[in-house]
Amino acid sequence: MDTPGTQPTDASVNLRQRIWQVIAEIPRGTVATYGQIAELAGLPGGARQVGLTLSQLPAGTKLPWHRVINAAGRISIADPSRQQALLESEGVVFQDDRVSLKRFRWRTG
DNA sequence: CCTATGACCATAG
DNA sequence: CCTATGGCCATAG
Repeated sequence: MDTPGTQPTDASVNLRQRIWQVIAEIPRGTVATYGQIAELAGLPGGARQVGLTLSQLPAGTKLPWHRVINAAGRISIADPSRQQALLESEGVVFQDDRVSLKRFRWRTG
């Protein structure tokens, strides 16, 4: 059976998977904010958690992690060049290193 | 168990 | 436009 304490709690695993799941559904050519992902994953106010999860994403992941940017419409990682290129290849337009959330934000509701 | 950390966010100056 | 501050949440050490 399971060995509680020596493994991540079900809740934490579910949360990470939740976050992955939500990100996987971001439509091509759109972007979502960390806060938006957190909320959709059932963790309002957990924007930083999304960032942490993404920072620990396995290399070669199939997840469209590049579609997640901050609430200012800017890229949060140290070297934004690759992420920006990926987004631009999908038709997302940058202006002054910034995306117009007004135009490209993923609309769910 | 407790503290520090982080791919955040909103507000204020 | 910028930096600074306080709040937020779970995880890492």
